[in-house]
Amino acid sequence: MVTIISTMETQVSNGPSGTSMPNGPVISTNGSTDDSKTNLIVNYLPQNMTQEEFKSLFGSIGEIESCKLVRDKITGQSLGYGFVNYVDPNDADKAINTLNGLKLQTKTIKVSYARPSSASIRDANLYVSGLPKTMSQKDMEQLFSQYGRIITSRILVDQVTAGISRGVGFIRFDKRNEAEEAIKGLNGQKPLGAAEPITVKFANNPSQKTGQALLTQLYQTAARRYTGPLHHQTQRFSVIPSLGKGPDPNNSSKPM
DNA sequence: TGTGAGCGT
Repeated sequence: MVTIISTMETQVSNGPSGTSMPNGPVISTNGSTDDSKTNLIVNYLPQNMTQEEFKSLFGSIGEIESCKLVRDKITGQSLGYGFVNYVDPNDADKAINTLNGLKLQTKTIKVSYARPSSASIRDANLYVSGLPKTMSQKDMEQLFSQYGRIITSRILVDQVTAGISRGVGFIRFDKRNEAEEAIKGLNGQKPLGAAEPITVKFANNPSQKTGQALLTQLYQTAARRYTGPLHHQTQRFSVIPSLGKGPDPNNSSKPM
């Protein structure tokens, strides 16, 4: 069977066995380059970090084969994450050990192995609401883990009373179909012992929070603000265009 | 209604 080849690769990934790694790209037995031990994804980078700063930070660990700070196609703004592919798997490992958790400005960066890029891992992020306030992040993970591998999870907390759950959170699965199954199985269901059912749906894509979505949001907030008597309606609408002429939206859209 | 923009030309 041909699949034995990949089995051998998996065994190698369990760790270097005393001998030092060759200095060069890892070539798997089928001849294609294997990035799984050299390619990293870096998340939660400060918004203002440049490609050059990104490269020099990770280049301080070892020789980089390639790296890229991911940016918005249209605006060119950093999306706050990037990829680093090292020449030597040992350096990738070292980067995780020394740079993961590093605090840069207000951020704490996360450094981990990148998964092979494919459509099946995209849009696997869920938004959950109606959670019991007593439910911890661990409880939530336990509830969702029956549907697949969880990559990240978070429960939002009240800013004022710092620490008290707002009953809403996010769960990112490894695969999109796992997220779909979790929606099917948990949306509208009551967790064990809970009084209210929870809502589980796909999270909004942050990139959609530009253009049209921002406009609708603007109109919605404007509409909510002016719930006075009907005869003031003409006055309300005269207010809305002036909201659009505010300061540069590119600059004011940072909630920090 | 909403995360610390999680898979890239």
